[in-house]
Amino acid sequence: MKNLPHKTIERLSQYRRALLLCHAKGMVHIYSHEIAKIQHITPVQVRRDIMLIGYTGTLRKGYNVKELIDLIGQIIDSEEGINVCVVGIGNLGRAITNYFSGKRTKLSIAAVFDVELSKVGKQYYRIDCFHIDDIPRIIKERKIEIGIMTVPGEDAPAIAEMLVKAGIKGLLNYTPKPVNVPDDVYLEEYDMITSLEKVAFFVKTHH
Amino acid sequence: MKNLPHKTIERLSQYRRALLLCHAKGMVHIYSHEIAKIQHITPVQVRRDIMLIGYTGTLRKGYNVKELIDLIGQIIDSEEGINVCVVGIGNLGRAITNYFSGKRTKLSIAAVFDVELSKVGKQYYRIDCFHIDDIPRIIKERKIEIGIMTVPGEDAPAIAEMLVKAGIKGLLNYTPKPVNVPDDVYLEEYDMITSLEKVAFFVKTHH
DNA sequence: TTAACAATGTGAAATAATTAACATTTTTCT
DNA sequence: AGAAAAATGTTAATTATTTCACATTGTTAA
Repeated sequence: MKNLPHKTIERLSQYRRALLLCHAKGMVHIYSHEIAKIQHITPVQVRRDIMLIGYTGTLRKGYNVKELIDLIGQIIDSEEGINVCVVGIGNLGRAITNYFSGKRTKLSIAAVFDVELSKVGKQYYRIDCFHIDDIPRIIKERKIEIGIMTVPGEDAPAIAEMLVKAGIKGLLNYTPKPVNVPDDVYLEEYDMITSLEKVAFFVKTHH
Repeated sequence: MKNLPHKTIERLSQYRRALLLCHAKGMVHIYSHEIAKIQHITPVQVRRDIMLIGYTGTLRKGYNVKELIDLIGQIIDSEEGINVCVVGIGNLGRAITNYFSGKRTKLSIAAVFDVELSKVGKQYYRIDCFHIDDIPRIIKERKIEIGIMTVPGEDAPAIAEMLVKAGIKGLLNYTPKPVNVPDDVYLEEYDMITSLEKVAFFVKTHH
């Protein structure tokens, strides 16, 4: 059961969020086609993903919402929780920090960093802001394992290197500039301009 | 040459941005392995993508940077340009608006919207902010074809419906809540929490 | 009771994306 | 001049992902 496809991991995270909403509404069971509708994918895909994590629903009633939430948690969460930091507390950094503050218990933002002295020492959504020169110290002190970069593109390579040297194990790069990390650091890059250009392309070609 | 894979489209957008930087630095030619290094993918993939758009480099010198930039533009850009709007001018909406302001000539943000009256009538990064009730009117007046949603999740379905009714052709949903659109509207959803959970998963499992 | 229905679970097929392998060609070096 | 090196272009193989097809099984209704 160990080698789950990347795409399945992404969907499990999404299923869980949808399921949490359903649970909050008082739903006890849910069918694969209901989940599928929410995520606009096929019911088969939902069933297959759930099969891959070894859960099995009750025929004719579907899946138990609570059980499925818990199982997905067992799969994708770290038992002890993981600490995260955000580097660059501009608009995007604040958006992400705000998103998270207090939400997920297993993933918590333990520090934010910026170069601007006017921001250092303040709190953003209750998270302490440090100067980027303190990255090595704070990452160790607060046992931070994942970094989220929301700095200007030109600063990305330097910050990435600092984070890696400080011992980060995963890096989520929201700058438009790709960065290099060693093999043992998991890297995920996302760029909004690419997404928008992609949408524009399909809008253009689809009629 | 019409049916380019989705992944290729994404990469072309990224190649172009990398190439623009190279061009600015005065580079005239570039090898597939140089592009590959920047994007941390394989040279074969770069060559294949470039092959798919019908460009051919000079052997031993690689690709002409300027020519390739222009050709990618011909493929992914719309000749007349496309107008975009951002709905929800919170942190994330401002981050995106700022990102774009003035950058790409072919994709321009023509309006932003918000519910908060204190924001309506102001400008954000030189873009006019309107009330969401004006979505139908402004979208028509300003010929906006793509909407970017950066509102709270609970508002997403209603806003999506408004945008679709107003005649939008592409929708980029940055809220954590999946939305439904008709088949003729191209939908792209991205959720930061999913990305972070995915990074956390691979950090956890990879050692 | 039994037939029809509607759901899950899953092997197998189909599709999409990546990578390998290699022919080809220009340049450089001896 | 000729061999070696280093690049592109492309077919074929591989791998990853999605979808099909259908066996199975509780549930409902006649």
